[in-house]
Amino acid sequence: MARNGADPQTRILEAARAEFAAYGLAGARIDRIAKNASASKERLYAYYSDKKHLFLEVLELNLREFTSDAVLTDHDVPAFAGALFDHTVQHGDHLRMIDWARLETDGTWLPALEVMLGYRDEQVRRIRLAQAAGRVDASWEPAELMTLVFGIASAWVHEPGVALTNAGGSDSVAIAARRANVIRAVERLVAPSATPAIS
Amino acid sequence: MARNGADPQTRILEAARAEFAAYGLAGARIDRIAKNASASKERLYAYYSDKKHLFLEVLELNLREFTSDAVLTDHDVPAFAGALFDHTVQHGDHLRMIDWARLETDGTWLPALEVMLGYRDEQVRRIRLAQAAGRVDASWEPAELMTLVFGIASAWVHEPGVALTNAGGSDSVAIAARRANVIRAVERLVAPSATPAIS
DNA sequence: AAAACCGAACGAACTAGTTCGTTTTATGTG
DNA sequence: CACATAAAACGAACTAGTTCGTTCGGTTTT
Repeated sequence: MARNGADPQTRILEAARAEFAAYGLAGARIDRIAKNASASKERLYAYYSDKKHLFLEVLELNLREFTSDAVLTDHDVPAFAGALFDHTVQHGDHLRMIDWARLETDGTWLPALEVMLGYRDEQVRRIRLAQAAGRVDASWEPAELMTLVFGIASAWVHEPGVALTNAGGSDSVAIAARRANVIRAVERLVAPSATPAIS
Repeated sequence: MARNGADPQTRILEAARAEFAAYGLAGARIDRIAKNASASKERLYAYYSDKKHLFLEVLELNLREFTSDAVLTDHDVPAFAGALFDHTVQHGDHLRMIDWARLETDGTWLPALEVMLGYRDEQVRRIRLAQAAGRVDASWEPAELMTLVFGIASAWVHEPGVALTNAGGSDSVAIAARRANVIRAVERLVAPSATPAIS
């Protein structure tokens, strides 16, 4: 976490990213951010008006990366879930940041979430297309299905037993098994039901 | 949040419960807890050695209530998911508390989680029984299925779009629809696959 | 009378944000 | 290339406010 070749401003943002993801808004320390960025506080406050604003900047950056990384394509919702899962594995910081924001915010003062809502709407629209293409059971309400898929993909991040104790291990074998289960679960979710009963 | 008929110790614990669920360990204020409990700080520190210890006391209490409330019975995993969902709706504080603990803890200094692990093992055991009874597809690894079910039941708590913005509303109609979707999703998950292909 | 309790004040440590003098880096000019 | 000048950055000290945890005299309860 030392001085890279980058701008002080970029170094600060990067250090803030790690700090906020690890400790949250209340737990983060401005001095630690500056130190890890090999920058001075004077510079930090020259670029960012406020601890809270810096936090929001980091949040928006994370949301932007998150939403541009996992996208529903080819009407393939299980593959989408797999991409979401991969993101939770490789960018655990992003998920932590979102959780911090959810817990530490009134929800009143959030600017950066239009990113999230736009992303959400777009994926919901694509689910609707996948339904039209017969790849997803039409009886699901798209937005609700989207939430379910997200819940499944991030299940191992939020499940208390696993999350609090690192139970089940985190080696690549265990992770691969989890990924397969995510995909299989979503396949079962979206599979169009067998030709409806005759009735 | 005023003086009930209860002991000061109980009042303090109850106020701490609300405070920690709302603000977390770092964000909680000892003075606010004492005030909302209509107790004095002198009493608070007479009963609880430490802010951190009080936090852990509250966490353990929440975990205990949580784990005794939603239990898998009658080999009925979808109903179990429904009970979990109900718990997330009625006791949102418990989920927040668990999330705070996950985010604000190294995982090294957690005593209260044996409660969680014991609960988890027991539910996993019951899933295994449900599999033996033919009510749950036998190809699922029980612990993994447990995590998936938990992820589905708490999907609306953790999904960024919904959680950060209250999108989709939280009236009883919306909640009932979500509950139905949780149950339907888990039904699809656990449904024993049709008689395997001939091959 | 003894124990439990309150209220208020206090100390010590910590932290966000500011200020300022000095050093480094970039930029333009002859 | 040499040099002057301005902007950018550092470092360290400082302010003002907050917060945990303690102490203690007085009051209520048992």
